[in-house]
Amino acid sequence: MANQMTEMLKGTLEGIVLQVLATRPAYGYEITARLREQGFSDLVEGTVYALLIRIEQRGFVDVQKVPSEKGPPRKVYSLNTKGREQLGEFWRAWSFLSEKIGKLQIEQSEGEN
Amino acid sequence: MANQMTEMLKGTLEGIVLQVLATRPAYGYEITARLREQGFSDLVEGTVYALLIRIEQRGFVDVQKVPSEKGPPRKVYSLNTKGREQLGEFWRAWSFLSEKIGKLQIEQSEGEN
DNA sequence: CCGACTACTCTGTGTTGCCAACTACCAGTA
DNA sequence: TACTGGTAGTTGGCAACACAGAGTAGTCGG
Repeated sequence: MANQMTEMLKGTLEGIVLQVLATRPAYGYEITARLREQGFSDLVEGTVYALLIRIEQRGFVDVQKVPSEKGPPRKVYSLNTKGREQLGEFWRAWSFLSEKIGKLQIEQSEGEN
Repeated sequence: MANQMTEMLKGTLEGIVLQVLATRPAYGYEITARLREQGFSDLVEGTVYALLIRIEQRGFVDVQKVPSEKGPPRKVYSLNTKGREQLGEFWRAWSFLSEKIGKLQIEQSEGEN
């Protein structure tokens, strides 16, 4: 189950984070914590940080360093135009895939080609 | 888009193939061709064959060599008990993920936390 | 014989998430 | 002072997976 999710997150986690950032800007520690609460309990901090660096290098987000009351400065990421385009492509791909898999699930219970 | 799908298929392609085999036994060339027709047009043959070998080694399928009228013998895979369990876990993981992502998609258009 | 289709194999590559250890900053407490 | 714990980010190594592309085999029609 855990391993199953690990593989499934490949390719979707990026979209999830982009969508989170589309709602409002956020920083790594915050994103990890929120996703953990919302059910992705095994999600690893390092994974999110690495992903954020990746989407920054690809130019999907703008970054701003903001001092924190507690601890080192936060790197606050906000989605830019290019990021919104990427997010759009994520939703297109996701829609396609989830539609296909949804159909498979139905065929299953009906037993036909 | 193509690259987007490539990453998304990691972890889900196995489930898709398992579900295909749950309907009825099939061999690699056939599975690839069917999925290609059904929209996964960029799906690579080698990928499916490698996946089939993998799930065979994990004991999710039974294999039977069947002579073909045209070409070399077919390796016909059929889902066994262990495979059906694995398929169940796939559906559980998929349901979880697609529910979470579905909620994200809704929040998007509503604009709230 | 040769090209085309069927059917499977194999080696290498890039992307990705996980693991684990580390740095750094601050607050509270003994 | 020294220690603990929470906040915040970085880094290097690893395993799994899909893809690219080449190769092997078998059959058939021209």
